[in-house]
Amino acid sequence: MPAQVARPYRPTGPAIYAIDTWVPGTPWRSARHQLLSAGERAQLAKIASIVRYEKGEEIYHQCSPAVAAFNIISGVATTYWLTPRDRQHITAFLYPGDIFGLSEEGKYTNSAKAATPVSAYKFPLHALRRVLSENADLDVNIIVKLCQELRQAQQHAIILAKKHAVSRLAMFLSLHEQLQSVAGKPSSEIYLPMDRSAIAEYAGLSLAAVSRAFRALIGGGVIICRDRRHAKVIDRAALQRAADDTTRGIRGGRKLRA
Amino acid sequence: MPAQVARPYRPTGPAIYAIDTWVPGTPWRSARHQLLSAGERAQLAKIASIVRYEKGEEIYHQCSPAVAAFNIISGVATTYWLTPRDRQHITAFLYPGDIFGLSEEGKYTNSAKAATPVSAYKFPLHALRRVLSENADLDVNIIVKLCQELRQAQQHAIILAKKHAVSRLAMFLSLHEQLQSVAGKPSSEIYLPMDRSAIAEYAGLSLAAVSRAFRALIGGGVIICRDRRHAKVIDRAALQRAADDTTRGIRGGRKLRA
DNA sequence: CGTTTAATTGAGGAAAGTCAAGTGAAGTGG
DNA sequence: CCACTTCACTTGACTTTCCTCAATTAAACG
Repeated sequence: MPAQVARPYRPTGPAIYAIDTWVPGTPWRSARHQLLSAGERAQLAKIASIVRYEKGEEIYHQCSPAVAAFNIISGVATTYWLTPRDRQHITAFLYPGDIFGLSEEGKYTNSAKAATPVSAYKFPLHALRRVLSENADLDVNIIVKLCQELRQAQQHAIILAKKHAVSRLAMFLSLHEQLQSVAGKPSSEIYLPMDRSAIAEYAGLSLAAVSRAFRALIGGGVIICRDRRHAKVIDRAALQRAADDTTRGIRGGRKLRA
Repeated sequence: MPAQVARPYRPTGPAIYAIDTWVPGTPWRSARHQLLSAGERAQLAKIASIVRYEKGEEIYHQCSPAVAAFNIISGVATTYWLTPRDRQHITAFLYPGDIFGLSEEGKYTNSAKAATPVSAYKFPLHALRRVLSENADLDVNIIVKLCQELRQAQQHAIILAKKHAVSRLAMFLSLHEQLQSVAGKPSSEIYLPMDRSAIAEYAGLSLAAVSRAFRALIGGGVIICRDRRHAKVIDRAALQRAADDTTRGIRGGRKLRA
């Protein structure tokens, strides 16, 4: 039985989970909501079909004509870029409740594949466009969701801007812990559905660097790993400090001009 | 007279420029459109005020209560993250027609400041929310725009994932050339309204590394710089090759397994 | 024309990449 | 149920690159 990210439930229709754009909440304690009403979900369900992909299977390929957008029911998908050297760089991890496959000028601007077995709603773009232009509430919610994905993309960029492998990994782990807690699975462990090489691609590191960064965090008593897919934060303050970069503390006691 | 990104025109109302999500076009030759109709612009203008910021002025600060979103009329703004060490990391450059200030749970998730003198429409969030929920066409267009900003954020992440400074700069230049051509200013030169330190922060490099990367591209006959704000591509193929990373060509002739 | 700010350049050291070998776990077939 | 294959990950040695610090030079501004 393969690891399952979402509990197997009978989907009642497309679901978009996001943190509300407007209403104040408490950071790190904020709740993700289902943005769509029952009526909206039914309306979207009418134009959608349910599709399944096995682990590693390509969902769509960059530059090919965009025919559909997707909304994940269960599993984890990744979007990525193929470089001219056929190396791939992951730009996002998509979880249940996320949407992807939005494009530009009718062509996909990235590729997507299943990181675990994935089931998803598939929306033909022409139908989606029609529904959106007919229903105001619906697309307000989609805006909220896009804002969230935008913020996530920016967070990804911030991870990539960190100069030290340990910092990137620490922030990656924090991000995923937060994602999980916000998704309503407040486990004391961080579940990592992706393998090390996916983390490496996401964090812009080599596989070896990711491995060494894990070792550094484990050796420093910051986290422990029950197995390769489960990490637990022991010293949250230290994790935070590690994520804050700061060139291994050297800058901490440096001289400031004047 | 300071360098002006947008020609000084009498704004006829908020403007959102984006490449269409749905209609096929030719990459690199695609046109940015004004997404809002005259009526929509008028409707938005009613809830907006025009504000001005001088170069370097902060527009909003991260974690402060989000009271308004912005739509740039002229100039360039940047959004950035303040690290715990008070270093800032730029997450995006915003140009005329771009929108920013979207938030999460009523708080800004990044800071924004003017990179050049900026004039912008300012939308109180409560009014914006009301208008959005009343007007279907309007928010379909905003969705289109958010998709574009999302793609840009992902492109930013791809730049940051490049391992070599020259690759990051090459891709940065390509991106900006493309942005300019798409914005309807098909100059043979790339105009860089930001200074070197802003490029450094955007690309996750030190100021010195950016300088050296420029030198490498100039010395290699790939670009020439009329002045610090104007770069011209001489050898586009070489620029593309530089952007493709590939560890300075070493990987090009490497042995593949089997 | 001097002052302030932005950008370049140089030297040294730290960190991650690459290559390659080795270990561990998971899955397969006998 | 266990040997064997395969894949995922770890670890080590060496090289490259970029960061940091610091000194100069060039440009912008009053």
